[in-house]
Amino acid sequence: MTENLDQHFLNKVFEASGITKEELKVIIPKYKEIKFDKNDYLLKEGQVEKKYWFIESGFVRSYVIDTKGNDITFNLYSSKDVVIDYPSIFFFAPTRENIQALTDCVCWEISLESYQEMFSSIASFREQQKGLLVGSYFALKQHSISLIADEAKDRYLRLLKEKPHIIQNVSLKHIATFLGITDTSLSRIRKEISN
Amino acid sequence: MTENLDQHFLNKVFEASGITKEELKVIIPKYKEIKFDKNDYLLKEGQVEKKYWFIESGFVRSYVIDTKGNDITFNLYSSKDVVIDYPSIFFFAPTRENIQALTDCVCWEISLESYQEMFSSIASFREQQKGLLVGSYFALKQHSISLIADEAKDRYLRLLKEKPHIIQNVSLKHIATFLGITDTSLSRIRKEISN
DNA sequence: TTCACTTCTTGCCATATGACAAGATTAGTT
DNA sequence: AACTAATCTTGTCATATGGCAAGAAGTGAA
Repeated sequence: MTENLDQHFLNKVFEASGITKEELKVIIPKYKEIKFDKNDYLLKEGQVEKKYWFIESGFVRSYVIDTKGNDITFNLYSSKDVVIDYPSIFFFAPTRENIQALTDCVCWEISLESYQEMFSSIASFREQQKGLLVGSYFALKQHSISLIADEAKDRYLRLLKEKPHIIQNVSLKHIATFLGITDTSLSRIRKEISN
Repeated sequence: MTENLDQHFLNKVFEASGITKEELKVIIPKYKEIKFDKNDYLLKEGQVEKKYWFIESGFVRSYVIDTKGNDITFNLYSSKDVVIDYPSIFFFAPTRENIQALTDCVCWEISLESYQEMFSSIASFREQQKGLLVGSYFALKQHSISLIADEAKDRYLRLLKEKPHIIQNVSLKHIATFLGITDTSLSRIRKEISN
């Protein structure tokens, strides 16, 4: 089997995870490249997620509409991130989120069946996925704590430090709701920082 | 095997879950009763959780100390709740929380080994536990959204409606940090509501 | 280029919440 | 009962953030 050049991205993503080259030969063919156009939905509220994605390039957000009708960005994804709604994919629960491409995207998609098959048969894959889940859970928890304990400026500065590419490529209104503030406030915070 | 009267609580907890009586005869003996005194720690930051608990009676909170030294209550538990730090118990990651009894408590404890054994061998137990995990994940997500979208008064009113026993039994300073505000503000909100 | 549309910034004012400190109330202990 | 400590309330004032609207800047399409 000659290596598909297109799969270079996947090789890079997995190579740091302790998965052997032999295992990669099983894993990587399960993924197929898929492109989303700007504003396409990867998943809509109420659906059950039947696949999930690695983002090779582009930006994606998940959002909810709260009880007052506000659009709140819940997560922002970019290259090398995994887009997965765990309750949906693990427990077949209809998702409560909308997941939408903010830009044109190149993604690598895997079906739920392939995922589950590898999850149960390849220990190193399972460990890698567990790591992603823990990371996701921690991130959610940290974000929640940050909403309580930090002021908006600090949350923005942290995002700026940890994910500058997000700030450069995502509109401020989405970043603002993700940080728990309005775009007006975010604009003022940015002005203050630049001085 | 005659039924232990002490296990009446466990029978009630499991009976609504679709687990058969035969299975209960396997499951319930794995739990042992354990009492915590007020202020005892069930788990301290940095430990790896090796057991988890159902609360029969009493109140428990989990909290973190944030980067500024603030004590922030992350979750509040009461009768019939499960106290479990999923990243810790599933992935052997040291917990980032402290879990402490707020009152004297009667709990039912199960070891990690017994838990895992039943998780893999008893399908209905696994499903029940998955349900608890999904519930916990959703609750965290909803709480996070609420911190962004709702004002403090609404968050308090929701807690009051959904968990009045928590409000009656937990000190306001812990409820306040759980809701993302100070005890001073919470006191004012309560006054406003009572008028 | 021009036009429409979205995004971003800014001004003005309102308000929710925080910080701090002093009392009032309650609970726990001897 | 009496004492101490913890908890809760309240006052005063400061400030972070929101709401709204207008204008500026940027983007995309014909």
